[in-house]
Amino acid sequence: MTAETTSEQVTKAAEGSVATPRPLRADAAKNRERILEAAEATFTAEGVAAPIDAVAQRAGVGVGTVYRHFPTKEALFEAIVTARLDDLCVKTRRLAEGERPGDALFSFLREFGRQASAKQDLFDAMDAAGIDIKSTCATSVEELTHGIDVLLEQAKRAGAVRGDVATAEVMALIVGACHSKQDDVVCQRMVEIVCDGIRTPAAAT
Amino acid sequence: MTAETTSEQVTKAAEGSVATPRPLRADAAKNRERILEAAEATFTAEGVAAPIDAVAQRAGVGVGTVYRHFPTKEALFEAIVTARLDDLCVKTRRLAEGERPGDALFSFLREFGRQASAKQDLFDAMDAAGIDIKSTCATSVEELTHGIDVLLEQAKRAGAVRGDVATAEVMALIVGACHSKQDDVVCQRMVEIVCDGIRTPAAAT
DNA sequence: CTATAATCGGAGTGGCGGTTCCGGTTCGAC
DNA sequence: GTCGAACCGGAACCGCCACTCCGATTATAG
Repeated sequence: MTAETTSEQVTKAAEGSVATPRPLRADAAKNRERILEAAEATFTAEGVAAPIDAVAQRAGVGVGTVYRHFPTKEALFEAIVTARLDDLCVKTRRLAEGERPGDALFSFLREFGRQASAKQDLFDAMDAAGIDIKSTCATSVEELTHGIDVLLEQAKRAGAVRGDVATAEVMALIVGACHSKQDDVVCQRMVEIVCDGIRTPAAAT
Repeated sequence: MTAETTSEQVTKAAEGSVATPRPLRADAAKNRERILEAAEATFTAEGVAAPIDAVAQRAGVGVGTVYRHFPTKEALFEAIVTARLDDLCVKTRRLAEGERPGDALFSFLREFGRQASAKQDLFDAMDAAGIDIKSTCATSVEELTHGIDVLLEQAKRAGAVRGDVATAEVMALIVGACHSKQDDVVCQRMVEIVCDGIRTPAAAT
């Protein structure tokens, strides 16, 4: 606590995080990255039940190293999930501006489906393990929700989507669609079905 | 295979299972039932990570008793899931005969959604825990798949559903829709979206 | 190149939960 | 009512895994 640092040796901090007391030694930074990747791979492949040792081994480091960077298993999850959510969030913003209002939402859903089908394991394994994403990465989830909200609003205004669907429904549907371990093909088709389901029917307001 | 039994002492067996060597003592049978209920309640409430002790306590018996009836935790899951799947399977058959071909599938999906939203926790907690339903309860899953298949075929022939959706897609979609812990209301609306998604559009082949 | 301090690695610790075991209890046949 | 067998309960056992600790290693300043 008290992010009180003898801030004098701070060369180029205050860049990525709120406070970066120390620049982190070169190899340490590399290991951190390595661990993150290994963790994502391991959890995706074996589920969150996978022991930390497995992650460490895959990363080619010792358990101690993992724990120095991420004090707890949950912290490791948070890091991974947050990164992924933020990534998606950026995508919503880009789509919100760069594409036709009626298409942006659908584009996003397809993209989401593509990613989720490959990595969903992590998400639901997490919440099945009692780790609640909503509270662990509250901020990121909120941002993403907001991003999708914007997209949905746009689409509704453009008349591409029915007015009676809610953001929560769309999210749950897409996440769910990609939840079951299916081919990517099946997954894509499910996304299309959802898209058709929320599309404005020929006759409507 | 080879349902070979010294079928002589079989009073009224060959009814529920393949073979019922012993009728099971009265209290034992009652306990078995009690355990089954407690397990379902416990797992639904706390997730599959819940310790067996919790189940035993809820059932008002000792752990030993639980293990005598179900030699392993997985066996307990199997018993519960199989029962539920078979139940749904029966429903498909009833609907396949009793209702208008175009409506049967939709009715089933709604019913499925209703049940799943209340009990889904168990299903996905299971497979997140590495217990694969498909292999654990292979027979039941297959039967249910077949049942839905029939319903889907009917609906297609009746012209109510597009020809390009597969059984696997429908199942995954519905299961997924109910997967996220949402209100029953949201869940029902998602089911409707899926229904709309697979429905034959105004203009089609 | 040397000194210093951060980092690394992995053996060790603690607790949790599935599974087993056995003395005491209860059911059911005679 | 009596006896034997099946059943019950829960203490004890065992392996697994998150997490800690410390001597060895290695990056960086001077």
